[in-house]
Amino acid sequence: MRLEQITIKDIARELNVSTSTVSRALKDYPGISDETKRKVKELAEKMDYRPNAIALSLRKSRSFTIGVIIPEVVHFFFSTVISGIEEVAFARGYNVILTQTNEKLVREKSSIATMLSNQIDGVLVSFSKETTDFEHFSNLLAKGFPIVFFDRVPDIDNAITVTVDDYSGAFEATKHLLQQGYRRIAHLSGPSNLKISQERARGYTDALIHHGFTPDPGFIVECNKGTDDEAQKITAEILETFSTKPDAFFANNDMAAVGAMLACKAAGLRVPEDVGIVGFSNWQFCSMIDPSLSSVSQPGFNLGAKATEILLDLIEKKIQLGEYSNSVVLETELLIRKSSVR
Amino acid sequence: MRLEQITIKDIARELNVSTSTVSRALKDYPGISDETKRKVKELAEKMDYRPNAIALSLRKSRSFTIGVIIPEVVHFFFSTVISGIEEVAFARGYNVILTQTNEKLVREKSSIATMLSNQIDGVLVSFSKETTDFEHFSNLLAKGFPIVFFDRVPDIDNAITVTVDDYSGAFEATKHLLQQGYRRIAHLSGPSNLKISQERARGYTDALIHHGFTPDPGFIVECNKGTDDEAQKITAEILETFSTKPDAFFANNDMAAVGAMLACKAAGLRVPEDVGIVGFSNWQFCSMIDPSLSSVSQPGFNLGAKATEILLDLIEKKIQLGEYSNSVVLETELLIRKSSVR
DNA sequence: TTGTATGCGTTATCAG
DNA sequence: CTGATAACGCATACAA
Repeated sequence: MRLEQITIKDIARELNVSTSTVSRALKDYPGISDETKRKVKELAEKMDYRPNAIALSLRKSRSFTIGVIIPEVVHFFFSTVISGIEEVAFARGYNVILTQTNEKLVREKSSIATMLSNQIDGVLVSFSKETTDFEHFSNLLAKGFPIVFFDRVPDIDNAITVTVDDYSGAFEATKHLLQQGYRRIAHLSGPSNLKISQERARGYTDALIHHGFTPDPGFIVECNKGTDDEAQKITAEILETFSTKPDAFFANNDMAAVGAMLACKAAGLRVPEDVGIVGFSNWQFCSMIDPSLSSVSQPGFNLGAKATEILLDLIEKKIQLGEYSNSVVLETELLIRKSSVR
Repeated sequence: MRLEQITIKDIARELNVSTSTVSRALKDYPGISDETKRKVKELAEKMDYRPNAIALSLRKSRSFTIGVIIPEVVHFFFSTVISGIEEVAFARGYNVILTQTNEKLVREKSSIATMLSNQIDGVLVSFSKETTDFEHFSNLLAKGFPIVFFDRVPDIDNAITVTVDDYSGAFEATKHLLQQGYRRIAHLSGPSNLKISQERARGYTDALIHHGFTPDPGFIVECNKGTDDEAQKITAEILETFSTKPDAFFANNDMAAVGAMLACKAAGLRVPEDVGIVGFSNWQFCSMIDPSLSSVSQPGFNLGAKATEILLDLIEKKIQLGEYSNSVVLETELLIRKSSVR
């Protein structure tokens, strides 16, 4: 701030009272004459006084700021989550400091360090793909620092997590493909160290078993990057090399699903007649492509909002660690479009 | 922070030296014995000392935090901009406080107020659609507070702005449609109070004139919300009611372009054979829809990065207001895909 | 009803 | 080479 901010000192001097009087008057403390209150408030208004939040933070050891650590901003799902976070934080008077890790563990670590140095009151975290040990967070947790994990969460005790129901989303998607008569369903999975990937794969596998089919481990193919290009290449390879060709693809995310769709088309296969495809996330473009893409929709905004509410409740001690159900799971919904109906 | 943070006091007590010595030792100030330096640093490391950024801010009247005010996070273009901002800010040791206005002027005003109260060192702003007067910012500018406007910028003197070349992007898009033989090109424009909308409309009009055609004002139709639904409705109406039917649509944004495409298809028109379509922004889905959508690509990441660099240079007085070219304009690029080639 | 003094964590200034 | 002190802006315990 090179802005010459007005302080309570300025007001005090002007009015020939002490700074404590000004401070109390502004906050409607009892034991200040109405006359003084009026004068102080009037002048404060007139001088456009704004309390210095930094000084307040130092005094109260509270910054009214929460940190958000996210793998990538440019990602439809995460941007909806951020939107939900920002909405709730703003409504409850908190600032949001944002950093993206670009999927790098080092950045995750340095981000949390800077944020702590900035005295954030709590933090919302979604892991990078590189993160496999959680020491940098479990240390904080052990000290009672408020952390809420969302979407990509660690598998440690006592961690409060907010996720979507990946398992049932995947289960429903696979079940839907089976019901449409697809029999050789391949799964384009995500990085296997992420719990969401594991859960989605598990939902896929269980749906097969539940309907009397024997899952073939070879039909789960990992797409690490999750881009359409990658999935396109991998799908093309599958279609070429597998002795038993898949007749459907359930992808871990929509980009991968699009990649699979493009590869199928390129191989002369018709979607949905020859090959069924279902994605995950319900990105905006699902309804815009041809054929429109069936997808499991995740409530990103609600997820962000819910995670923030829990975090703020924790910070304000409205709830205690452990009092809350440790893991909140939000419903997913399968949106059936053309790519999987025949 | 309910974290019991280690302070220089703790280190000083432990080592039986004064806090000033610790402070100086940690910063490698001259005039401290190597022995003391070593001991202090060692202990600091061991105790996991982290400087309190809040106290520093208060002391230095600098927070090393910049604010970002943006209409909407859930918007591909803006999310790329945020990514660019975050990247540069992080690299130069700044925090990013983010708020979205949801296109509301009141939130824009209250956001800037909170941020100032939090002693941000500067702010990056893209206006809400409701913003028509700029007093809440020009006041600050007049006081020399560092502000850089991006994408949606005000039309006031002395404001530093970073934008993309909307005019030439629109010009090229329209020219391309003309070259492809489309003759009755309609323009689905954005809110007319936004400069970007005006510039794109101007580029469209000028391209027509430049190629010897007379622009028909009735062929510029405002799509305020910029959603595909809205554009779909409006396009359907145009196709029904206009006596001279357009044979091409140049849309202010990609969502609107998709809406137009859907409406055309619904009306039994073939794209690109009967109707050509070009969008603006080059969202991810452009290459995924059928036919793939030609679009003017905007360098969102670079825009965010550039704006942040200028802002930080301004804050750090590496440049003076006025020394920099007041308006930086980044190149756009027309990406020709199938929707506009026949 | 109001004022004085103190401290939040840090660093700059001045002394020693 | 090191220490004591004041100050950043504010809130509050204690005095008056």
